[in-house]
Amino acid sequence: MDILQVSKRAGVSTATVSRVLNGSPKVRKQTSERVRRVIAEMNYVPNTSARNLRIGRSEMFGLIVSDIKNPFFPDLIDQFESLATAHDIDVVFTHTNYDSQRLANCVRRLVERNVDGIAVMTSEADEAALQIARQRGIPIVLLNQPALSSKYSNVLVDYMRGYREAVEHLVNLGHRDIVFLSGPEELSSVRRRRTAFEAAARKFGIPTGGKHLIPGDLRVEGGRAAVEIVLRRKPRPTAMIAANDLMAIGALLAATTAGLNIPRDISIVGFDDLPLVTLTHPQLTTIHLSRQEIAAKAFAQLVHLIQKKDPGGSSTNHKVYPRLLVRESTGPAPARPPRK
Amino acid sequence: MDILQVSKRAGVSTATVSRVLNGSPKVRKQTSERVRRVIAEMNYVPNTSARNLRIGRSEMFGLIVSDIKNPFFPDLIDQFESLATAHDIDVVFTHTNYDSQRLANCVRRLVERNVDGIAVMTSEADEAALQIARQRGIPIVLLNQPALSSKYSNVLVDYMRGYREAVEHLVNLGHRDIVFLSGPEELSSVRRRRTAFEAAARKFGIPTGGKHLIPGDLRVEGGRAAVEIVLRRKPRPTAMIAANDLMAIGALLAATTAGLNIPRDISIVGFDDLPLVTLTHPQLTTIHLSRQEIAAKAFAQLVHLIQKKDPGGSSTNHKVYPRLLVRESTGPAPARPPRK
DNA sequence: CTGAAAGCGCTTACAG
DNA sequence: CTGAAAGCGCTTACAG
Repeated sequence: MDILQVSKRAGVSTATVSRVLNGSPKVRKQTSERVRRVIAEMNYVPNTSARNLRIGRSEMFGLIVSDIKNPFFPDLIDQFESLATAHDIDVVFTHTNYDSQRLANCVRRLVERNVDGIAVMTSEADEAALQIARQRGIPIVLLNQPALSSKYSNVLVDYMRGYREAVEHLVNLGHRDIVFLSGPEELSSVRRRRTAFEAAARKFGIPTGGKHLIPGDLRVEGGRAAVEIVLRRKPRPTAMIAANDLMAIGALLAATTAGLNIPRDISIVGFDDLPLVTLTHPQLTTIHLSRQEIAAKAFAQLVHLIQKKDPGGSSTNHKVYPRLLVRESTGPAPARPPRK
Repeated sequence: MDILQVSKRAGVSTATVSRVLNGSPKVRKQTSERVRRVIAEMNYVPNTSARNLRIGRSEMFGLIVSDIKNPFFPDLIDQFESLATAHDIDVVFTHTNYDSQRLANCVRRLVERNVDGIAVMTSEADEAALQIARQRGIPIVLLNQPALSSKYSNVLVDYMRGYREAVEHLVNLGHRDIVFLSGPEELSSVRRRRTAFEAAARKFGIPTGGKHLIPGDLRVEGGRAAVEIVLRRKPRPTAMIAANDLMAIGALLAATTAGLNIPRDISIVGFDDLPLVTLTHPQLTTIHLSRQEIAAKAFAQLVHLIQKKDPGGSSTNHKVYPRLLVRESTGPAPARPPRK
């Protein structure tokens, strides 16, 4: 009963102490100053559990990512947490390791914690896992889950825009034989990237699919493997566009090791713009996807949903537009021997 | 009064529901099964705020780092969070951005949240900021704060060991003219690294200080700048050891750009073993510091302090031993023209 | 502008 | 093995 101690010492009721604590304007200045002094003297710290129980909120947001070690996330987490702090909200942080069972578990625990909102920033979000939060009317915002976009608010990445810029850039440099380095097709984000590339390529009359599509794993290793394949092609493709930076970097490293000069012999484009992408030599040309923007939109949407008291009723979708960032790994297409 | 609903529907008291929820062994199996069924039917989720208020704990740990974007931290956070999840503890995550004012703020908020323990994994920890938690008897564990190690439990990095291995490795390769790339001397971790290097060098009769010490900034840029200096030296140093990986990578990139071959012309050693260190060409030889181990020790110590109910009374220090990881950026010292 | 009192949803001695 | 009841520390209509 700590607030009681304070109230006694200050010669007021607990109600008044509480009002001072919460900055209520209807406390006499003199009183509030006295209370404040006592609070400071006693080093009183209010008990948030009690407060939360009473007000029915927790002033915490849950933040779920798939994998912190994926360099995509730190920026996003950083921004989300900074915004939360600025709003006097704490963030309970969890990760799923790409496991939808763990996702369900994370959501449940956040619901038990009574969080005021949940940002599910995982690459795949299983609807069943979200059920429990939705039932409680806890606002949820997802990252890039178009399949659920009618039921849940989403931050949606507009892949079309980014890949169109990339293809256009390469075409302008004279490239016609461009290979797309894909990832596991069961991931919707991968399918959407591939589709976006292909749509852009078609627009410029560039062939796609078949030998222009190399499967990958979204990791450095996949980029390395892709280079092996590319090097064996008779007329060698002049450019590669990867579904993510990690593969682009793998390709860049492997190509360099194999004695190729980038971009003279082959151009490489990534996707994401991870911080480490400027550490390679040459620096990677890539499609920048702003994690700050994603975090900011997710956070704002959560705040909005809470104020609206409109749990999921209407879902809103926010678009984020990637942009091509030309650095050093792209250049003019090498002259090619005429086809036989 | 949600537990009340459950109890009514199950035809028992709230006490019994609570016991079932908490896995008390003294509930009749038949009863507990019935209660469980009702809980499932009703999709009941207990309110943690109420529980926390009652039991006086929150079953949350606070985790404070300086900067998530620093690639040193993701591994640490990942491990800490995984351990927490395994122990049914949630983690409230914050970062200070190297600002001791923000640190004080973070600690205060965690105290208000009633967290059961706080891991302050920042490079510098201001004692004043910790005061408020210590007063409440909330267990704290610090990273690498020897100055506070008598008052607070610490996870301490044994820099000596790591740098001794590095120097020995280089000496065995014939290096005698080794430059240490330092950082801001106001950081204790930097001072300790430099001191560790110098102690090791002395042991092997290698000169230190003076021109063998180049100031840096702990960033890629500092490594680049250092190379400029090194390249101007008349007998060029044959090896560089950096206070962290980022500078080592900067040096590696700049040296490569300047036309040097690594390790043929100069050997480079980093510190930390960041994930991105294998993405360079050549891959960086570096001193590996296990973030997993740091996280595990910090977490275990928190759990220990809580069980001991021994708030800070006795501080325990846990050592973490870095180890040299030889990769590709170190090799035999180049033959040098005889000194005039 | 201030206080008395109820109540948020749990858990836990205590009694049976 | 189970229940009645107190109480964790706040906040907030309500009354004055």
